[in-house]
Amino acid sequence: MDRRQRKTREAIFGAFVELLSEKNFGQITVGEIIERADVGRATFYAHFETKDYLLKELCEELFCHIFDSASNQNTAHRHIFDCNAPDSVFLHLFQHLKNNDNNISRLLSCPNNELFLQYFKSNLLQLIKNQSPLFDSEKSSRLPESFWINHIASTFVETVRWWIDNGMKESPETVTGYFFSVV
Amino acid sequence: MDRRQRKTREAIFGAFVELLSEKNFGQITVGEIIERADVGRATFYAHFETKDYLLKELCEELFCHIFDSASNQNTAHRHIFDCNAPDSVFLHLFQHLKNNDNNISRLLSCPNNELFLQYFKSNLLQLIKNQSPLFDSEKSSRLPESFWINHIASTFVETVRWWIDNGMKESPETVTGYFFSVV
DNA sequence: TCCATTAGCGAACTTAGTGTTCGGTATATA
DNA sequence: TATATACCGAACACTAAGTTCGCTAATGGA
Repeated sequence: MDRRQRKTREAIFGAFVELLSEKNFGQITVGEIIERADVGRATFYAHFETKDYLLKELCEELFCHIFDSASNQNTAHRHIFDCNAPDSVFLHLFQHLKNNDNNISRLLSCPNNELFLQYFKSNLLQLIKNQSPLFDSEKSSRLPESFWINHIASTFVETVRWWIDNGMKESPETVTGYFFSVV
Repeated sequence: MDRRQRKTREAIFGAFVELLSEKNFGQITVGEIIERADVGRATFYAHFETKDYLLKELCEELFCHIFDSASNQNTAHRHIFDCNAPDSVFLHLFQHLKNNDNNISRLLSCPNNELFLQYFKSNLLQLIKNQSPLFDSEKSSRLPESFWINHIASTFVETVRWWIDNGMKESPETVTGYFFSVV
């Protein structure tokens, strides 16, 4: 990748993340992004089709390593529902949010975050789907699989939302415990 | 209320609901609404501050009777968690959605529905909050009340979303059963 | 029935944001 | 060094939101 391209891309991501620490995704305009990033309007659109794609690509950069490493755990036969596992994906995600690198939590907490939530949730759905054969409980056997999977992913996302909205006072370990008590 | 005002208001609601049966809330413009309703632009803004307020007022008209009657049930000491009660609020809500008067389900299913979901969820939160003293289980005693309440409301909303997205094949009774199995 | 009030009309207008185009300049890579 | 291309910047078309105002007509009370 051309060094100029890389620099521009990083400048845009940087400006975007900075703006996310100040306001909601929906309130941020392309004009603001390019002003902070100090790039031309045409340049922005050369890199990202729309503002929504920018968000999507940012998400991927921030979270793909977690989801990827989680997928790899599959092969090790240690699954994501093991709440005591120190490398539980869910715990890992809560910790990552707590660190709040790049103001990730802003993305989830405020209204108008559907796009990000969708990205997050669809990744979770995929992950859980792959794991579901490993998981059978009295509950899951009584319910349609798609309902059950959707329920777990939704509950995770809503737990995160609750946690952030309440100031993230609890430790990642505690909130992971809450999560596992209700699913 | 002036007859002219009433007519205009109804024309706007009608056009809005009609448009909701064709596309998402976010895709509908004020221009389209006033064209269908056959009212002037200024008239629209005389009635509704913004498109968001229009949605809010529509929601209130569609659902306030359910939430109001649910609140009244409190005094009768029969509470919303009684899944066998034929007048369970949750069952009532599922039935109302199934009837789909005024294309309500469109409001919940598609993306870009945060506003409506928020309205819906905040009403549920209020309702559950009032009921929560009546409800104590092994689960709820272990968890912070706000987490627990939020979990129930979220799960309901997400169950509705799942149901609609999957074509509402199940009966309201069945889906109420699913809901009660996971909370 | 009359009349003051007020809802609605419609058309023009401001503001704001999105996304595109294009010729010129600077920088990277081979 | 030469060619390709990323970037600039400024203008442009377009869409939608929300406002303004003078005029008309319906309404509801006396």
